[in-house]
Amino acid sequence: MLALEKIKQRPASERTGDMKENAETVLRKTPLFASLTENEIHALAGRVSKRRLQRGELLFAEGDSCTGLYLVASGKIRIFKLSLAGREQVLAIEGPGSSFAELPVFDGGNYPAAASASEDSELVFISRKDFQNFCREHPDVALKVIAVVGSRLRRLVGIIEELSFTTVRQRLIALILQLAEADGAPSKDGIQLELTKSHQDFAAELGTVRELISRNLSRLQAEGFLEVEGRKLVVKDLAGLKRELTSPE
Amino acid sequence: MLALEKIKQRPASERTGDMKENAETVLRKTPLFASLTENEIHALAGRVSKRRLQRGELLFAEGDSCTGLYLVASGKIRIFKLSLAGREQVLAIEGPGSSFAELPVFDGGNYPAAASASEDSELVFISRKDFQNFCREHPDVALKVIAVVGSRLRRLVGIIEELSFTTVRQRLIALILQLAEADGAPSKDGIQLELTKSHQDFAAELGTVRELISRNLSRLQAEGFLEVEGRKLVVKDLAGLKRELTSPE
DNA sequence: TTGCCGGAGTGACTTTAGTCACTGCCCGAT
DNA sequence: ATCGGGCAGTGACTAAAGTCACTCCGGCAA
Repeated sequence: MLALEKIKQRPASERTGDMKENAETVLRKTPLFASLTENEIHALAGRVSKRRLQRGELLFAEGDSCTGLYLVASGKIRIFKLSLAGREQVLAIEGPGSSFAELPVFDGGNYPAAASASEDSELVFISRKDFQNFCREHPDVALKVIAVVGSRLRRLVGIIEELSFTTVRQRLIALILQLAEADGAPSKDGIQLELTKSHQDFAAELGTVRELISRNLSRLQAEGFLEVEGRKLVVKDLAGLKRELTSPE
Repeated sequence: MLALEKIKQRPASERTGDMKENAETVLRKTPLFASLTENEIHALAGRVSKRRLQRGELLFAEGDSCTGLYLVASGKIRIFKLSLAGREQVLAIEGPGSSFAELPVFDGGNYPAAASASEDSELVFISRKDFQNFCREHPDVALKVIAVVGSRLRRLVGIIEELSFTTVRQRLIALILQLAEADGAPSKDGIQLELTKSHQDFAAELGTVRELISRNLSRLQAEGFLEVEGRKLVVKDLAGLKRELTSPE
C-alpha cells in the first residue's frame, strides 16, 4: 500500500479487514466476556466490527448518541470532559482488555463524556442491540457488567475525592507515584521513568492547567524530591513524596 | 412507651417491628423491583429487615465492609466522603424509592463512602446474599441495577465536571436554581424558598467550607440576584442567575 | 538555512479558595 | 434571666489556582 505519505493526513479510517482472527482474541481477553465458552465467543465475534484510531483522533464527543460498546484491542483511549473554556478533565484512560461506554448502552442516554485515542489504537465495536440481547441471554455477563461499572464508579469517586480535598501539588505527586510504581526503573540514585505525555496531558488528567504542572515539577525538583530532564524523570525521594501526601492535607 | 425524654439521647435504634406491612410497599415503589410480580415481591419482603435512623445518625462509614443493599422508605440519606482534614463532600442524597450501596454488593469491596441520615429515616435492608441470588434468578433486576448504577455514574460525572470547571459561586448558583425549581414558590417579587439545611450542609454538597457559602450568599444579595433573610430566600433575578452560569466560565 | 510550531519554563499579576479568630443571634435547658 | 451551644456573618490574612504574555528550545518542513 506504500502508505508513507504523511501519517497525519490519513483520513479517519474505519476498516474491517486484517484483524478478523484477532476479534476473538480480544473478546477472550476482555474481563467482561471471560465467562463465555469458545462457541459463544465465536458467535459474538461474528457480530462485531473493528475500528482504528490514530493518536489524537476523536472517537465520539460528549452528548453523541450512543450506538454501542467498545473494547480496546490495542492502544489507549482517553475518556474526558471538555469545558466551555476549553479545559479538559480526564475521567479514565482505558487500555487493552478494557471496555467502555457500557452504560449508555443500557440506559439509552447519550455519552456523558468524550473519547479520543491517546495512542494509535484498535477497537472492537459491539452494537447496542447485540450487546443487550447478549446480556439477556447470558446473565453472567450482566453481572460482569455490574462489576466493571462498579470499579469505574469507584474510580470516579476517587477523582471527586482528589478534586475536592487535595491540591494540584498533591495530585501531581500521586500521579508520579503511580507512574513510578507502574513503569519506573529502579537505579542507583532513584526510580527512573520516561514521561510519555505532554504537560498539557498531565494537566487534563489532574484537572488543571499546563503552567501548574510545569511549576509544580520545578518546585518538587527544587525541594529535592525529583530530578527532571526533558521527559526523563528520576524520583529521588519516594518516601518523602509519600509523606507529602499524608502529612498536611 | 412515653418516649419523650429528649430525642437526642435515644440510642441508635435498630428495630424490626411496626413496619412489616410496608416492606412490600417500599419494594414496590423502588424502581429496582418495578418489574416483579406480587408473588415475587412478597417472597422478597420476607427476607428483608428494617432499620430506623434519626437525623444525623451514621449508617455506615467509608471502608466498612458491605453487608447488603439499602432501600429508602422515608427520609433522606446522605452519601458522602470525609477528608482527613474533616471536610465533607456529598456524593448523593437519596430519598424514598432510591436504593444505594448496590455496587459493593456485587464486587465484594467495601463501601467507598459513608452514609448518614440527613432526616429521620426508615430503611429496608436486603442482605448481600439474598440480593445476589435474586439477581441471578431475575435477570431483569440485574438490568435494572445497571440502569440505576448508570444514572449514579452520570451524577458523579456531573460532580466532577462542577468541581473541575466551576467556582464555588457558580456551584452555589446552580444549587439555588435547582432548589428554586424543585420547591420554590413563585410570588410577586420572586421565587420564595425555605432553606432546610445549614450553610455547613450546603458547603458539604458543594465541596467547600461554610464561610464561602455565607460570603457568596451575601454577595449574590448585594448584586441584587437574591434576598436572604435567615433561612428564607427569594430569588429576584432568575434569568440573571442563569446567565451567571453560562457567560464567563 | 531559515522559519515555523508545539512544548516547556517563568515572571508578574489577579482571582478564588481557604483559614483563623471573633462577634452576634436565637433557642432551649437550667 | 441566664448560660451554653449551634449557626451565621465578617474582617484580615495566606495560600492556592489560574491568567497573560513572553522567551526559549528542538525538530522538521520548505
